Amino acid sequence: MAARPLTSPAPDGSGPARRKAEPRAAGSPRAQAVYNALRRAIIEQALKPGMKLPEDSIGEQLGVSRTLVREAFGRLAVEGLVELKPNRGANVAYPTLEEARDVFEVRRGLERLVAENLAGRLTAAQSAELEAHVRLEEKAHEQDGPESIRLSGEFHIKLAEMTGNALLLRYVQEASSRCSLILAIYGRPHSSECAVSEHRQLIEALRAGDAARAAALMDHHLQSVVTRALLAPRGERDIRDVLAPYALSEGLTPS
Amino acid sequence: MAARPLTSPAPDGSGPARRKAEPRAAGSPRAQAVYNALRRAIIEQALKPGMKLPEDSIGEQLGVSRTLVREAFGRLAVEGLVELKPNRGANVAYPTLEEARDVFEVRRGLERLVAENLAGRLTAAQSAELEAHVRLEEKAHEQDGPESIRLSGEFHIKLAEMTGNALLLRYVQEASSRCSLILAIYGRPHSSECAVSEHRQLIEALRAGDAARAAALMDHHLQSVVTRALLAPRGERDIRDVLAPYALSEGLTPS
DNA sequence: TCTTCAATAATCGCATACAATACTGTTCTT
DNA sequence: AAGAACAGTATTGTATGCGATTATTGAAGA
Repeated sequence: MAARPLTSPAPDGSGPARRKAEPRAAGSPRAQAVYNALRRAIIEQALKPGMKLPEDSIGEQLGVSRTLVREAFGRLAVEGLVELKPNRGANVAYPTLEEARDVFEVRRGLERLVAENLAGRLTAAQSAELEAHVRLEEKAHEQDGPESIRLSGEFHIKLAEMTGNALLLRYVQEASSRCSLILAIYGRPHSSECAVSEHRQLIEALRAGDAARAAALMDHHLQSVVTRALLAPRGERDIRDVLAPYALSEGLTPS
Repeated sequence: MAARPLTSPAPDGSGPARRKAEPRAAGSPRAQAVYNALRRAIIEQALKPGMKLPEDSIGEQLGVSRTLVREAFGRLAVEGLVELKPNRGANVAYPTLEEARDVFEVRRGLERLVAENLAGRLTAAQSAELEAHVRLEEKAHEQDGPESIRLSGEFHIKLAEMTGNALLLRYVQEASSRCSLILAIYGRPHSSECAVSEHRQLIEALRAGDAARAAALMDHHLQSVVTRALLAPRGERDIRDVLAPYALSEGLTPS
């Protein structure tokens, strides 16, 4: 991310749905590039949850001024990927367990909507695309790399795209990226979140046009993601929480 | 909005739910104030859909520099209240009919989630608060002022607050404000969107703990808002569209 | 009279400069 | 030696300036 200040191969736009990719909240290309860079860095955990984000050094790395960095921070903050505290600057967001539950609950509601919307409306091409994707997932699942996690996330994004509902897509993307953060904090080491078989079943229900079943499957699927991956609250956010046990074992008393 | 540059009586925070009102995407108080001012101006239609938003004059009016105005634009753009076109500046958003449908669809999904979440979990105090609110709505309904519209919007916000799910609340708020825009463009003159009786029924179902019925009611309620208010696409955005009929009646031929 | 083009004016994109605030290490007091 | 007050440093908040891009207007040519 150092020697390549500002390039991004048009990650948006080319959706297979009906819309013309109108860049609503785009800003200038450079601002967008900064935003993309930071967003990816956070999602890929190059920037770890809670990490400080100094405007100065980041701008320097990316070859832009603080102005653009701040702009990106603003957008990322709205999306819940960074926390912005007045006069204290920006940190990569560190969702609490409570927020994590909130995100998952909303995501369930959103994706249920996706399922209902798509049931019985999949074109042959879309159907094929989804199956191809699932096959990719299966391949990646065997090697159990980080690929697996990325792919199962993209499956859900693909579904949201196919609804042709731009807002729904945006919300699902947002929920999805926040889930990345959450799993980075609270998730088990390498549990590959989504069971591929559940994706298969879902496609089947969608193709059969069984909206109720598709919604129920999606619901159950995401529910099981929570219980499967989100059980061990390992990390602690606040310095105080981290140090509390050390203090205790050394006989120090927190104020 | 001219002689009062930057004051706002803390519109957020004091939710009756469980959270501590942590200001995640706050920014400095002044930036927040600019954001609030613009947001309110748009929702109350002091700034009409499609209207140009020059950084310079707005900053002047609000007593801040373009920097803060731009920051506010960024946030409002993410929320879909302004459109930000590179090198062309900002306009109040002018959702297309297609986008309007998208927003309503997502909103239905979100509020169904609210209903399910709340069913059987309302405290006595919350229940009373809702009923008091409905009574207010009834009072306002008789005079049929703009109060009526605001109140029926707030009913839905109140419900979302009561879930205690901060993200859900944010999304519902966002959807709700965009609905204001949409109704300003495509809505009938003074149809007071929500039928108060439907709000009553909904409260009843929530109190009874009938999640399915509550969800169905909410679904139907919002669906009927669409058909009730969103039938006549009156307004046209582009100057050309506005003038087309005039041209025609004068025998002029648009290119 | 309509089109094309150039000059001007207005506006935006972005960097930078300055002011305000928070942090850290030190010294002074008790 | 512990705590408080202070100063220096680092970082953020905001305004402003300059170059770049776009809209507008008026004039020349068809």
